[in-house]
Amino acid sequence: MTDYKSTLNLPDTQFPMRGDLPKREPERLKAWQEGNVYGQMRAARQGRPSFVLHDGPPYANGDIHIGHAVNKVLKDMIVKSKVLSGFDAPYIPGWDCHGLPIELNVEKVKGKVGVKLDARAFRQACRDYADTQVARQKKDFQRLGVLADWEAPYLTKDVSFEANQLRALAKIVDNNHLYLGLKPVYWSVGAQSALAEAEVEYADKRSNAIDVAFVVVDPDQIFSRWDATHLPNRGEGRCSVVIWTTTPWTLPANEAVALNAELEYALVQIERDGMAERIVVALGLLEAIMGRYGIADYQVLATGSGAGLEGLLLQHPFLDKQVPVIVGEHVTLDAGTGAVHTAPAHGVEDFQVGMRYNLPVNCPVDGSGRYIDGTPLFAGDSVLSVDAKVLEILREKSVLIHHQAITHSYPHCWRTKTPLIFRATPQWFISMEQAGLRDQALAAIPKVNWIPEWGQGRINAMIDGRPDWCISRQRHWGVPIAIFVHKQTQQMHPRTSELLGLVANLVEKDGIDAWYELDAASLLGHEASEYEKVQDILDVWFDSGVTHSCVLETREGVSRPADLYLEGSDQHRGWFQSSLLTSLAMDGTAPYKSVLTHGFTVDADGKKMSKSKGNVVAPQEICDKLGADILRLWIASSDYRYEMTVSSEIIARIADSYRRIRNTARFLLANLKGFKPEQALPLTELVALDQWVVHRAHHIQQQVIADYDAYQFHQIVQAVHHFCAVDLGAFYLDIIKDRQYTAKRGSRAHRSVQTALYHLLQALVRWIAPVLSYTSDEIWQTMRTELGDMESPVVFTAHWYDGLRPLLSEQTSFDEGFWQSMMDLRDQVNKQLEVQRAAGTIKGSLTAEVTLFVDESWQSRLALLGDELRFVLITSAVFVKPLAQATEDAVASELTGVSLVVMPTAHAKCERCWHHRDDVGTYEGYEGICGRCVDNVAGEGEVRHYA
RNA sequence: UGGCCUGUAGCUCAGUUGGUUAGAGCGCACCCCUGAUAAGGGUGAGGUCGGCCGUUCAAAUCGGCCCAGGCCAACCA
Repeated sequence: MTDYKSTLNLPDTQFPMRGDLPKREPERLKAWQEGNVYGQMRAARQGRPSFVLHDGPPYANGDIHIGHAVNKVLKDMIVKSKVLSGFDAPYIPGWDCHGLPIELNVEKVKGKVGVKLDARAFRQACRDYADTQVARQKKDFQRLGVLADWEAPYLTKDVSFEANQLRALAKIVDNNHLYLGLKPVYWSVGAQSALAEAEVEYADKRSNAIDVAFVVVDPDQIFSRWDATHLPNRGEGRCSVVIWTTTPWTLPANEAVALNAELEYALVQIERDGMAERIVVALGLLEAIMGRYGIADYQVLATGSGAGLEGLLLQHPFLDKQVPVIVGEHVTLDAGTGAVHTAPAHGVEDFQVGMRYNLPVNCPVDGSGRYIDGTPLFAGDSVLSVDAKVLEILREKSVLIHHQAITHSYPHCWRTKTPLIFRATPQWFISMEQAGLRDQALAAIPKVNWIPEWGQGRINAMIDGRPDWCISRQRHWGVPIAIFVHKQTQQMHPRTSELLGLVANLVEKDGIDAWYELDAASLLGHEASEYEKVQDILDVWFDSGVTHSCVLETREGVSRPADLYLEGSDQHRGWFQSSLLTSLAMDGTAPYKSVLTHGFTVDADGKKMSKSKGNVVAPQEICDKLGADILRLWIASSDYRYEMTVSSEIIARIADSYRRIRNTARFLLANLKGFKPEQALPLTELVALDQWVVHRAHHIQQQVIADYDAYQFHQIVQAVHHFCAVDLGAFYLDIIKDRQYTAKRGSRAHRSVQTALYHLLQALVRWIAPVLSYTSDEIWQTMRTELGDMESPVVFTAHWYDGLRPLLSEQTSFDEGFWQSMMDLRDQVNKQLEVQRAAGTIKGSLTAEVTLFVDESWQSRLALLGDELRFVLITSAVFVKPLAQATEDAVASELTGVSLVVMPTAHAKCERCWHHRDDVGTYEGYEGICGRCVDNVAGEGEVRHYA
């Protein structure tokens, strides 16, 4: 028996079937870094229109988690696709390096400022710590296959950044947005600093809820004010208004008791500890209150509105002063007594209502949470542990009506986890109104392209309702608010903007320490003694907020406004907003043209990931176990605009589809063995089926490019995978295997299919490049080795493949509809093949012959293929007969006008092409093979026109 | 508690302005192939479109309520 295998064109390639990604990706990454692929990408598009995606800086603390990976990979996919589309797309990564989390980590190791080291040494330690964090995160980001300017990222701790930040602040001062105000702010006793709202988190806290009597100085006034002097019974005993509070420590700062003007209040006669007593509480809460106090016998003496009592004087429960009753809409019947203890220094609403009544804002608590010297009774005590003492004093004074411990959700410091207090302190604010910033922002929002669209409504609502931005922090690791304030008037120096510029120049040389070490006289001269240097630093949200200026306006290749900001949806409150506000405050323009958001990752049950739940998926682990391309493919295949679900099943499915795409590429490569691009046939001369697949690929490519432009990566993955699995695997490649393997090497029939495969591969390798970057480059390098020169040394500097054309038109016989009908026909034939296979009459489809009984419409269509129809159906023979001649065993198909019979072949198997043909054995010297194989082995090679 | 968003087969996604028996791929089951072989092909079973109530001749598509989940915010003086 002759061995014909050597006469076949069997697949062969160095490209391995298995990716072995965890091992091979790091090697490839190394090559990219050594070859400076990012630099090549920039160089290849020099002078081309740019696309600026501005990277939001992750905080330089802790290892990256899956959310970081999602964010950076999405950006990377966009940048790579833009380069393929011909744009110069710089990608300058950044890190947020100042701020409390780093300080706290440094404190843990080095101790607090002033204890073991001074502020300067502390800041240096922070700098060093940030460097280590940046290095760790950078390594992980690079491992993901993200190509960016990793050698020159922007760091908010760079002295040039710090200097530019001060210049940005100067512009904001110039535009009159900054003011120094006294306000109750969230104050962390643990961190000894004011906190931004973003730094606050809620947690359950056990508190002492107490009801305290504020004795009415002149009880008769209640009756007169309520127009109730006619009542015969005015009751007996002490008369008081009872408040309810869960923060006993704020009582020393009490300045008033607030009632709701509209609510009905009652003066109630009760007996407590055997003593007759009268109390004023909200009528609507009376039953609940009496229940709480355990008082069954009580009598309402009089009722009246809260408004009626406005101005009534009350005795402070333990301080030697009298406070007024005031009214405010914030008082409700939700809880308590309907009478609210008001300490303007310790609550926002208290502060606001206090302003209306010109109440003093005396804050008796210092930054460490202790009552300041001179505070009666409590000087030196800590507010966090003073409750017991307050209660004891209230009991002594007999004004503690009730006490119980409650557990409620309470604001805590996000870092130190200590309960927060509100504390009125001098703070720096960017005003939303003073120079019209809010209106400016609301006007700018509709001009930005928000993706998805609901982002617009969201940020609009947030801007609309937000308070002034408190940008000062009483910490050490950050950019100083380098402003001189007049010691007496507390006014900013008239030349503040100019002075900021001078300080910026110093900071640019020596870093932020320059401010603290600055001799005021060197800038202010003789005025120096009248001014003091502000010691506060800027909120880190300000740092990252001004990257549009400090990065986009200073780095080569980028410009402001950016084409795109891309972050998680939480950044509507964070970076999107801080960037917008600072940008508008500086020069009245928005920092971005488009804002794209992605959702958060959740587990299989749609629950958020958290360490405590143990449902976190680490990107490092996926890279190490399966490879970065698997992680990237998961990111690309999720509709990231909403929640992104990760689970082991999802990752397993992703790995499956990865293999499908990889093996498709491998099969294409393997069948191009011996092919040189210059041997490609003109597209119009290809076998009809090959024209179809090129046409189809062209169509897919249009869709792929459109989806990249719309950042719809999951549609790309679906389309490419579908193309590989359905168009190619289940149809085209299955059919052309016969011709590819058995046609005479180098014949037109063979070159035609290789030409098509070549174009497919060229297109496919580019389609997947932004997503499966490692694999795409692996394919690309194999192509360079096995096929010769490529457009560029790396796929990332190439353009979308331009070798595809739409070849099928309505004018040709072989239009899209024709091939669709062939697929439909194949489905029907396959069903019958399956029936026969199950019955045991046939095995593979080449052991079968099929007879089609068709109507005239089908007959004319099938006639176009002639004898090549059998290759489309992958059977050894096909007989087409008129429907009228259908035999009894013919089975009606689901297609109108088609019945068919599948039968086992009676002929011998050609040992070369494996078709069963009646002419096998009829050729002398070639006894084992069929006629066309004889032609392919010894003759000119068979001719194929259609399949 | 409020604002915004999400909820279609085990998984990832399609489902145009409401209109015939809701689609695809993957996975799964069974079969075939052994010249893509830790690959490839075929057939098949899977969904009361989160739930309920409405509008309509007709709803996965419109409205209301509810449930689950996500992001953000607020609250509990």
